[in-house]
Amino acid sequence: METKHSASMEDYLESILMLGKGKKAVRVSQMSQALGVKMPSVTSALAKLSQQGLVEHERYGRARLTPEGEKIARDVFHRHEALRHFLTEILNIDPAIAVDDACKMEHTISPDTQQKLAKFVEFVNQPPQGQPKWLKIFHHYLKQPQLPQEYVTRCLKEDWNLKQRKGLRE
Amino acid sequence: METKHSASMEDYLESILMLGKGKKAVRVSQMSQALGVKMPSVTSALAKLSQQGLVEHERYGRARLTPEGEKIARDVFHRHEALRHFLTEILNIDPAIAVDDACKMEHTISPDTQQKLAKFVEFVNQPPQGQPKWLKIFHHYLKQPQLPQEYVTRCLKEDWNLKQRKGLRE
DNA sequence: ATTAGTTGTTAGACTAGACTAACTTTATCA
DNA sequence: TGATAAAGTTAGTCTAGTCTAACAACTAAT
Repeated sequence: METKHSASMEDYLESILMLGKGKKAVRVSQMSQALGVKMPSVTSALAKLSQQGLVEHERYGRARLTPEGEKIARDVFHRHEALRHFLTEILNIDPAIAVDDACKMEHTISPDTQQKLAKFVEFVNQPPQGQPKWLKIFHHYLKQPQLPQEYVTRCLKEDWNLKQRKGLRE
Repeated sequence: METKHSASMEDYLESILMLGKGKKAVRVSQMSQALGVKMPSVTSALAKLSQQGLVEHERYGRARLTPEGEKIARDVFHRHEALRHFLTEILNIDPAIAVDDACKMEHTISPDTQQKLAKFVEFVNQPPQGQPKWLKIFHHYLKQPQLPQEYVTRCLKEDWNLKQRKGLRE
C-alpha cells in the first residue's frame, strides 16, 4: 500500500477524477488533451495504472478509477486545492499562475505541510470577520513595502491592552 | 538565456554553491555524498553543465561555478530559503521536514510565488512586535482547532474601533 | 620512488516517460 | 451497409538521469 507514485502517474489519476467529475469514465482523448500529451502516452500510462489496480480500462473503451485509485486521485486533488487557495487567497497571486504552480507543487508537498497549509487558509477565512485586517494590510504591503503607521500603532496598543487584561485576570 | 534547467541540474548547481560556501571549488565526492547519488552521476552532470558554461571542471580536479552558474544556483537557493522560512516560521513545520519539502518544491515554484512568499515572511517578522499575535493564535489553532473566545472578541472590537476612528477622521 | 588506497572517469546497461509512424477498431452518415 | 473519419493501440525510438563494473589518475606513507 501507499506506494509512492510518480508525478506523471499522479497527474493521470487526477485527470480522470477531474474529467469524470467524481465517478464517470473518461476517454483517452480527453486525458490526452487535458494533460497535453499524445494519446500513446495515455494508453501506456493506463496500462501501468491498471496493472497496479488503480484504474479499469478496456481496449478501445473508457477509463475509470478503482476505489483505491480514486483515493489517491482525491489526495492529489486536495494537495492541489490547499496550495491553490493559499496562493490566491493569501499570497494574492494571479489565479492562472496559482493553478500552474499548484499543479507542479502538488506532487512534492508533504502530508504535514499540505494539512497545515489547509488549516492556515481555514484559519484566515474563519468567522467572525472573514479575512482579517492584517491580511489586507499585507496585500497592500505587496505593492508598497512599507507598513502604514496606523498598523504599527495599533499593534503596539494591542500588545499593551493584552498585558493589561492579563494583569487584571491572573 | 534563462534556459530552463531540470530539477537535477539545479540540484547539482546548488550543491556546488552550498558546499563551496560561495566561491570555493568542490570535489566530486562531496557532491556525490551531499546529493545522495554515485560519483559517475556527478561526473556526467558536470560534463553537461560545463558544456553549458555553468561550471568549470577539469579532469580529476575540482568543480566551481561560473558567474552564470552561480546566478542560477543562488536563485535556486533563494527559492529554497523562501520556502523553508515560510514552512518553519509560519506553518510551524518541523525543520527537518521543512528542509525536505523545500528541496523538492524549490524546483517548481514560480518567481512570482517565490517573491511573494518571501515578502510574506518578511511582513510577518516585521517590527515593531516580531511575530504578531494572530500567528501565535494560529499555532495554537493547529493543535486545537478552535478559536479562543478572547480572539473572537478582540477581532470584533478592533473592527468596531476602526470604524469609530474612521468616522472621526474622515 | 613504489605502492596502496582513495578519488574520478569511462563504458555500458537500465528505467521512466515521452514521441512518431503505422496499424486497428469503433463511430458516423449518406 | 459500406466508406470514411475519428479514436485508440502497437511497435519502436529517443532523452534524461541513474546505476555498476572496470579502469585510470592522483595522494601519501613508507
